[in-house]
Amino acid sequence: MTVPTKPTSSAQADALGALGADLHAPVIDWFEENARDLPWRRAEAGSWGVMVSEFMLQQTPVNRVLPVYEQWLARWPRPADLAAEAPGEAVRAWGRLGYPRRALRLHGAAVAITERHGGDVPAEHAQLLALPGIGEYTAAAVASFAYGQRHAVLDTNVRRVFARAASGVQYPPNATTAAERKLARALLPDDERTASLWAAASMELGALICTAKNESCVRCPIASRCAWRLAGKPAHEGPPRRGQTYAGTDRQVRGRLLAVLREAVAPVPQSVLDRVWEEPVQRARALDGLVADGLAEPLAGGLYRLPLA
DNA sequence: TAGCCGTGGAG
DNA sequence: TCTCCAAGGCT
Repeated sequence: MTVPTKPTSSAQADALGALGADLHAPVIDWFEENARDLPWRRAEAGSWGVMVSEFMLQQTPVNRVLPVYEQWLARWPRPADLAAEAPGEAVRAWGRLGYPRRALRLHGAAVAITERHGGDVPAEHAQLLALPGIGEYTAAAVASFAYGQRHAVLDTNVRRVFARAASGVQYPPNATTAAERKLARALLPDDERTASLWAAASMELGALICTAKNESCVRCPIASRCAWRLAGKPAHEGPPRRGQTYAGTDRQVRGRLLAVLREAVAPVPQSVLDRVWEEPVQRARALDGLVADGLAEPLAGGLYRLPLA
């Protein structure tokens, strides 16, 4: 007598399991034929290379990450190498990738790895999650891509693929829902090897084929099973997905201020920073924000620089 | 949890 | 020109 291993007897869960089984092979086969040759996918990248790439790829396109990634790994081939530097050097090397707090967090993660993990990127999901700048997605991605573990890796690409293929809608919800996590787990292959391939493959499918706009169903390996396509590709319903305005925001001002600090070799006088933005209240708020975030360091005499510690 | 946090390319 | 979007995390 075999005892059921599934915690639920839900027919829906069984149906999803069956759907997953139908999708795995075509998506993984497609991936092995069409995957981009990205440096962090090569064996030589190692777990540190994978982790660095994941930080840089948070909200930043692959093409822009590539050159910075190469320089970063050449300069800091191990976590301890980065940990030995001032955090401001990480911010400087980050260049114009955007969201420079990621650079600070990556530096902080390198310090923590050096202090708590003997200089090796931890393999356990919980330990990864405890590092600064690593959330649910990145922890799963590093554990899966660097260590071949079985995790539901839910990024914006995968969420879109699942929304379409399984749920039959054009776009996933704004924020990741419990239902999405459940779906991702239900679709996850049982064995580690296949699961980690599936994670990378489903993500690549979303990045290259099942894109947000101008999706290419004719090249999609699971078009014949896609619920959204079979339903006639109905347009997104509900509230418009909020767009981010940028011009005139504090973010723009912060960006300008930090650009000056990044390019300066010596501490910068307040008067120089003042030139980047006309409106004084917003300008001051932005600068204060950078200091509060640890991205800028105020010195005596109204001077500012990237953080030394 | 909704809002904040950069930047630049594509259509 | 303008809108949308790109391997999220944090509070």
